Amino acid sequence: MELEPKVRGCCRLDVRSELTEAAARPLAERLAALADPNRLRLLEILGRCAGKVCVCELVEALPLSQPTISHHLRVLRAAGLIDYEKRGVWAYYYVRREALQELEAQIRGLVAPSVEG
Amino acid sequence: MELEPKVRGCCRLDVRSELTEAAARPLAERLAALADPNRLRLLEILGRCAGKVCVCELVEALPLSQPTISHHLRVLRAAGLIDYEKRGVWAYYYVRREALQELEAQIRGLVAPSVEG
DNA sequence: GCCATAGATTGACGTAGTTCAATGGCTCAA
DNA sequence: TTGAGCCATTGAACTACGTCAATCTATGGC
Repeated sequence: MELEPKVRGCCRLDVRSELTEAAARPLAERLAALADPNRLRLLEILGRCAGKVCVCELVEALPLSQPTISHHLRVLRAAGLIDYEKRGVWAYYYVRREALQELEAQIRGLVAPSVEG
Repeated sequence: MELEPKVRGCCRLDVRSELTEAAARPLAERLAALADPNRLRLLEILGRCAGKVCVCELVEALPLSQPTISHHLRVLRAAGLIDYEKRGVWAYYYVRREALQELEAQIRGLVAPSVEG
């Protein structure tokens, strides 16, 4: 009784998501960290500079207040996409490239075909 | 007078974002379309099924109302990540894999190192 | 033509995100 | 120890987003 196949005019599949809510949420959070124009620009600056960049550079590079820059850096860091190192009064941020690569891989894996439909 | 080099204790760089606001915005919008757990789950279902999937399947697969599913499909479609085909009263959605691949490439290109720092 | 059904749209509500001004903590120099 | 500078945090205002109930549109069967 439980296993009766669905009979419908529109489709023969009976699809279920293999991506659970619990698995989708952290991926969505990392993508949300990326999904802001100003955070993309910050990341682009950090990514293009091979070394570590002082916050004052970032504040000058974008038309945003210092607290706002600080907020965006915090979001990126919470997502694991960047990290920083404190030297005296200065903070130097850098991209965690392996995190970006992992994110790419997850996007790729998300839509890897596996079922006929 | 305009070209005097910056003298600062913290850094010797004078960084500018090569990613303009105008270029960052559409990329951020596509990422924002991806940055929702339920949209990721929809995309995962569409991606895993090689063919095209009827909306009724999607409504059954996730614990969301039909209007909400329809809204999310609209967002994904506006971002160019999926498309659909109408057959009679039914609508069949599918992933635009080339759009996902382009998005991956843009993330990769974003943080390609090019400047000493 | 009429009705049932699939899916899209609208409107409303609650939550989350972006931004800045003001302020706080910390470190170094004098 | 006092002051100045760098960066983080807080609080408030505004906007954007996710969700559902209700409604609308369009298609196909009778």
